[in-house]
Amino acid sequence: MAEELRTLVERLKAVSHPLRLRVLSLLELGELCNCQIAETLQVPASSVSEALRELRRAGFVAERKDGRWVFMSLVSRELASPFLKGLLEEAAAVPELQQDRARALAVRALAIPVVCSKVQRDAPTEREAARV
Amino acid sequence: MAEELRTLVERLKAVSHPLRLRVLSLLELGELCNCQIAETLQVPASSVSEALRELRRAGFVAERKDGRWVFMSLVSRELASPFLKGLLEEAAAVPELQQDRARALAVRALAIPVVCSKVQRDAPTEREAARV
DNA sequence: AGTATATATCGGAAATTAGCGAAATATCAT
DNA sequence: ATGATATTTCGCTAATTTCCGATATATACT
Repeated sequence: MAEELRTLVERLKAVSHPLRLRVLSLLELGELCNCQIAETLQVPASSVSEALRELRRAGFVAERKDGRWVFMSLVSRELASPFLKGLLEEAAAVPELQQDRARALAVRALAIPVVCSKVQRDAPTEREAARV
Repeated sequence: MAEELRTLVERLKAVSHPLRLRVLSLLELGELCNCQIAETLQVPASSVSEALRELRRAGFVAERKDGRWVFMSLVSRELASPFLKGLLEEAAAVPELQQDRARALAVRALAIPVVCSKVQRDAPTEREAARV
């Protein structure tokens, strides 16, 4: 049970990154699939996928596959950890993350296929116009 | 009061580092000077100084100068932050950090000049022999 | 089978960070 | 002032991380 220093550092590094922190914060709303997150945050799907991989590696999120979609959610055991609980509490007060969450709610209100077919999956559509 | 995403990420990055996390953990015992930390952790004084600089930049620690010594301590306001509180709670259970703290208590029991004159201040004395 | 779509992985250039000895700075002691 | 000592900054290489388009893989639909 006793956690290693290295493990704790890896967990910290996993969340010390703007995109990964934004994704983590979104998942507090409940499970989301890659494309919902990509659409919400207006970033390439491959970047979201990489962010999720790191968060999974650190043990924060788990995946549930359903057909071609992969839904990610926070691991409840982690949610009980003092560190993550404190971090999310602090994150809840960050304006940018609040805006992300508001967008996510709007995105989640749509049917997934509708959302996902809109996602810029690599073509440099309008990344520049990514106003929050 | 509202914290920026970037600020939160910088705070996280500051502690996502083995040495910096060890130093932060030590400071929970109370204020310590650079050489006490260097002696406790058996690392070069310049590395400790850099670690402290980052922790200070992130707002976690403050300095109190007293003659040629600079005593560092945790900022009490930060200690109240949910994130740092959670992190320290988790850190308290990490064996390596527990050992560090035990060493720090022993080091602190000695007079500072005695401790500091022993510190390898750059000469590669016996860094290899750094058994915990 | 073939097409479409969702996600993951790869490649690789650019940026950032780590680590530590050497040198600089600051303060005390004589 | 000279020397000793505590701390910081500098220089610089190596290692790591970031980012995203391209490519690969997986599943669904027809």
